[in-house]
Order: sequence, then structure tokens, then C-alpha cells
Amino acid sequence: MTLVVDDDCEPDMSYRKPTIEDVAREAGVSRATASRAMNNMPGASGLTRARVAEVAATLGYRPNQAARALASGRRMVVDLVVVNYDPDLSWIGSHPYFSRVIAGMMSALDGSTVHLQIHVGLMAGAAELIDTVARQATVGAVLVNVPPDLAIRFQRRCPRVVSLNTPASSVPIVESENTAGAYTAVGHLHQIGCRRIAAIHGPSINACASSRRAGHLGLIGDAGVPDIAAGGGFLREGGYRAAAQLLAQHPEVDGLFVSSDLMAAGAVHAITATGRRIPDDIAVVGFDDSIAAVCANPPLSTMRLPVEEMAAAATKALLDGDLPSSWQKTFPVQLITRQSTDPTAAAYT
Amino acid sequence: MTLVVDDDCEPDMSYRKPTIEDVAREAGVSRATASRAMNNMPGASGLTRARVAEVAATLGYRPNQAARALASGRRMVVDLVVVNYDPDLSWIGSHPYFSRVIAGMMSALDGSTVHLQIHVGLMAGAAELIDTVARQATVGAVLVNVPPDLAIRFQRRCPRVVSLNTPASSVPIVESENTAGAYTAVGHLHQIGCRRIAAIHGPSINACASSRRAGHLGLIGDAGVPDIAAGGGFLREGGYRAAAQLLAQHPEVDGLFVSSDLMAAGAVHAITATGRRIPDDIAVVGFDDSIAAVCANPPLSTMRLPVEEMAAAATKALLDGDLPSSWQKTFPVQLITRQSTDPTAAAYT
DNA sequence: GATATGAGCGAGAGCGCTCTCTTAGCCAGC
DNA sequence: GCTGGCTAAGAGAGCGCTCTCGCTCATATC
Repeated sequence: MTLVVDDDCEPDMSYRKPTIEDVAREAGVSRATASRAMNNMPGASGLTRARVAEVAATLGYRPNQAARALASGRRMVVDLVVVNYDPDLSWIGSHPYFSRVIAGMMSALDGSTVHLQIHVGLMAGAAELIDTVARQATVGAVLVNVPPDLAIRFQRRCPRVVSLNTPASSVPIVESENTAGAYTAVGHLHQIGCRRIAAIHGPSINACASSRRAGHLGLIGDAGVPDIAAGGGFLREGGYRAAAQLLAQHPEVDGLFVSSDLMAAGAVHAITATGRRIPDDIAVVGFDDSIAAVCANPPLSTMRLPVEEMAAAATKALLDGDLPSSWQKTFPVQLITRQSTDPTAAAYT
Repeated sequence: MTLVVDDDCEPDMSYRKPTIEDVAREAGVSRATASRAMNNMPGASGLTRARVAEVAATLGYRPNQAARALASGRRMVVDLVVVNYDPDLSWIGSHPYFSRVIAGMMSALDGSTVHLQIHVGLMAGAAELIDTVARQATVGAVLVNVPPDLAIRFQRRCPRVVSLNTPASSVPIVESENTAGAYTAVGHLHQIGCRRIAAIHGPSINACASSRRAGHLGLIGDAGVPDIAAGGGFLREGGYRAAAQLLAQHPEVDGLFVSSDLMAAGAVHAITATGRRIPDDIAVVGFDDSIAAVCANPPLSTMRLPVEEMAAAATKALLDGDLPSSWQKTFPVQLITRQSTDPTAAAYT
């Protein structure tokens, strides 16, 4: 294990990053008190706390995470907890949503010394996973696809937690306007002339899936078109099967709203397998604007979800600390029009 | 490829993770000597080195990265250097290759306290980026899409470097059998009856692209079929344009080998836009087995590249240290048959 | 044989922080 | 006033490692 670095470099020898010692001296207190003040530990007066905070700010003090980890025996990590059905890491490469989450978290962690640690658990052993991660959490955790009861369980053990798109009472959350987005998506189909609009929803236990379902129901109610729907599992296979079944039972369908691009890619396979053309016979709108949307043939109109920004916001909130349980942030989603609803769309958007 | 971490933190309080002190005592040497021995620093005899290594192994010693970072003043990070045209981090979510690289590196880093740090640079400022990263490198760097001269430049400044799929004399490398893979892919087209096989190659400066080109040329030479080829940029747009041009100039083409799935997805768009059917009129084989292959319509036959495993191997080599410049590891690629060459293929593979 | 050389190794001083132990200071209660 | 209790704050001992310095001893040089 080689690790020595030739110590060329460091042209500016006069500059030294401020340490807690510097802060303490400047504030006229001891190291211990400065540490207590900055870490919100009991044993420091409000006055001292304020003075230390001020000095730390003017000095631009940033605690050395290595020293902190060594002294406390705890590493500084942000945990990403994903409850999933596939314990294999290779989903990162094949599941466009998670890779975007990771990208966003990494960009938020950029420049800090905080780690990103990923935990994937099967739904079956999820409670245990939650307990383990919550117990050893340091900076905090971002929860993806974790059911509300487990999110609350996590929060009881460790309050530094943000849920991504899965609401659970009292758990801080970053969410996207799924309902409004689905309403817009289905509205788009209606606007281009579809009157027999079918939908393929995600698993109903999934919060995004039910919000999108609500948006869909909202629009078909307002527009007065029938509710034709099937469920998939947010994966390609599910989209394929649901679309095949839908087309068999409702051959008159002229528009299809699919709750995720990955499912939509599968649905496209099923649709073209029946000889129908997209968008001439059936227009299709997906959701997410993941790579699946642009690789599908034809490219899919979809609702763009700012996943990277959302994950980065969740991570930053954790990093900043002081996260009231009412904390939340909502991101808009945006319609992207491609050839699956608009034959005149440019080949590449 | 497992994901979950949790190797620290056993509830057994009597158990203490072995420290360098334990190793030193057991080996009958001082801490300093143990450190020297394990870090390949000069000043320890071969005998001592071996003894320390053995004790460390039997004790299951794992250095505490926090302590190491604190003592040495360096953080332990593995750098991923990507030279690209898009400085925006969001490519991670949309470029299937890089997300798989990251997945693989993360799995190798799993359980250690080593960071993954990503550097993306434009080709224009690449030399500067290389210098910066090499100077502050700790564990080492994995280079993706870094031209040979820059890889060598990096190595001169920091020998702890592995190139992914881009050979540069004397730089350790992890590569895949691109040439053999392309040969197999084109052979597959030939075997199913294609005789007018066109190819869309990646940018010739890219090593993977030229290896795959060599494999393509090899097979068409052996099979005695004409060389019909165009170039794309490894991106969807390039694949689209190249395919459109190819079909216009060579309408007789009945098979298409595309050097990346992303380009192939674009090519599929161009092919179906002309009214041709896949695979009946033209069979298509891609390369990579990325998500683009399965989202394309029809799903693409392709050569599976074990990107995650390759990236993990590169990272592990860095972590283990002691990387002779002749170090290299080669991974095979495997033909995956889907509907773009075989109409009888199952809808999902 | 005396001296220089250098390789192998140990002692020990930190790295920047956390956390326990201890002390100083203050007020309530008898 | 004295004791007890309680809070604010300081002193100091590490956390596990790296790295400099200096010592020892074998080998090379004159």
C-alpha cells in the first residue's frame, strides 16, 4: 500500500488552515469549550457559543474531518439508504434514477471530506438495515424508496435524515411536483387530441407512483375521459406487460401515460410489437427524463425530474445540519416534448 | 458485486480492531518499522517486510484511514479523472458508461474509508487538470478517456495511476477485449447471413474505438465482405447521423455494427426513420451492453463489457498499492443476443 | 585498523480533534 | 456561614497513524 507523496508543492508556506486551537485562542476560551460550543454540546453558555461561532465564521474555520473521526471514533459519512428488490450493485449502472441520485449527492459532497456510503437492502430485511444505519449514522442519511413507517423509525433513532420523494409525517423531505407533473403530462396527451388515454402506474406502495396516479386521475376527471389503467413495477418488464395487457383489453387506446421512462421503454416495445405506430396510433408520455426516454424508439416525450438537484439539496441540508422535522423542499417538473407525441419534433432534443 | 458496507461496528465490546501497534508488537518490531514495511517505504529489510505482512494478514489488520489522513495531512481519496466535453456533472446520470465506472469504483471502495473524488475536465484544459490532480493525489487515480500523452504525464508526477481502456506505454491498465469483441460482434452478423455489413466507429482518437475498428476490419477481411463505415462520436447524435449517411450512400446494407450502444440507439432511430425494419432489413449489433441497449427498440444485441468489474479491479489495484508500471488486467467481453439480430429472441433478456 | 557510508530500526513528537476529569464560581438551603 | 449541588470552563489524555531524528551495526574505503 503505497501512499507517500513527494512533497514538492505548497508554495505558500505562511498560510495555515485555522484549527480549533486558533478559534479557541481568538475567542478567549479553551479548545474543549470551543468544541462544545460548535458541536451544540451542553456545557457552554449562550454568550460563549455566540462568540465562538462568530470567531469561527470570521476565521473561516472548517473542522478537520480526519481528526474528528480519529478522536471520536466516528467517520463522517452521508448514508444513502435504498430499499430495493435487487441487492446487486450493478443496478447503479442500469437504473437511471439511482445513478442520478448518486451524481447529485456527489456534487453536493464535492470539496468536503464527507463520504458517501450506500446501503441497499431488500424490503424483507429493511427494518434491520434501518436500525443499523441509524445507529451508526454521522452526518445523516438520505432515504430513497424507504416506506414511511421505516423512515419514521429511522428518524426516531437518528433525526438527521431526509427522505427523497417519499413523504412520511415529520420526516424532512425533498420532493418533486409529481401530481402536477402527471396532470401536465396527461393534459399534453389530451391537448394533442387523445381521447382514450390509458395509464401505466408504478407500484401503489411507492409514493411517487401514487402522486402521479393522482395527477392522472385529476386530469381525466377534469377532461371527462375514461380511466383505463394498469400497473407495472417501475421497470421495463412491467411496462411491457402492462402495455400488452392494456392494448389487448382496450384496442381503442390512442394515448398512453407511463409513470416512468423505464416502463415506457418497455411499453414502447409492446406497442410496436402489435404493429401500432407511435405517435400516429398511440402517443406516449413518460416520466423522469432519464436516458431511457431518449434511447427509446421513438424518443419519448416526458416530464423532466431534476433528480440531481433534488439529491444535492437533500445532501446539503444534511451537511448544514440543524434540520427541523418540518424541513422540506419541492422541485417543479417540466414537460419535454419529443417524437412520441409530436411527429414534427426534432430528431434530437 | 455487493453493495452493503457495515463491516465496522460489531456489538462485541471485548473485540478491538487491531492497530499498527498490535501488528508491530506481534512482529517484534517498532511501530515505525511496521509502518515502513506496510507502506513500501525504504528502510525496512525484506525479511522484516515479509514478517510484518504476514502478521498483518493473520491479524486482519486494516489501517485506520482517519488516523493516517490526520498524521500525514493527506486525505485518502481515489481520483477518477475523466476528460470529456461536458463539464456538467449531470452526465453521470445520462452516460451509462461513466455511471457504471462509478458503481464499480464504489464497490471496490466499499468498507474502506477512502473517498471517490471525481474530476471532469475539458480536453482543452486537460493538461492542467492532470497536473493538479497528480500533485494532490493520495491513493491514486483512475483515468478514463485520458489521451496517452496525458496519462504518461500523470504517471511522471504520480505513479499510482491506472488507465481504463486507454493504453499508454508504461501506464498500468485495465482493459477489455475490444478487438476480439468487435470481431465476435461482426462475426455474429455474418453468421446470421449479413453480407453487406456496415460499421459505425467511435472517434479514432479513442483507444476503444480503434480497437473495435480493428476487430471489425479483421472480420470483414477474413469473411471477405466490403468495408463500409462511418464515424460517430460515441454519442446518440453521432450514431444517428452516421447511420443516416450510411443508408443514403449504401442502401444495400443488411447488417450494422455500432461501436457503442448509445450510438446504436441513435442509429436505430435513423434506420427506422427510413422505413427499414430491424432485424429483417438490417440487423444491428451494439457494444457495451449499457441500458441504452435494452431501452432501444428493438432491444439491441450487443457485446457485454464488464465495466463495473473493470473499474473495481482498477480501484483495488490502487488500494493495494505496489503497482508496477507493467501491471495490466484484461477482461473478456461477451455476446448478448437480443431482437436486433434475432427476431425470435425473448422480449426480455 | 580507523573512518566514512548507509541501511535498518526505534523513540518520540506530533496531526486536530473529542471527551473525561477536574476545578472555579455561583446560588439555594439549613 | 457552611455545605451541597449545579453549571461553565479548562487541563490533559488520548485516537492510530506518519515521519523526523538519531542510534546501531555491517560493509566499503583509505
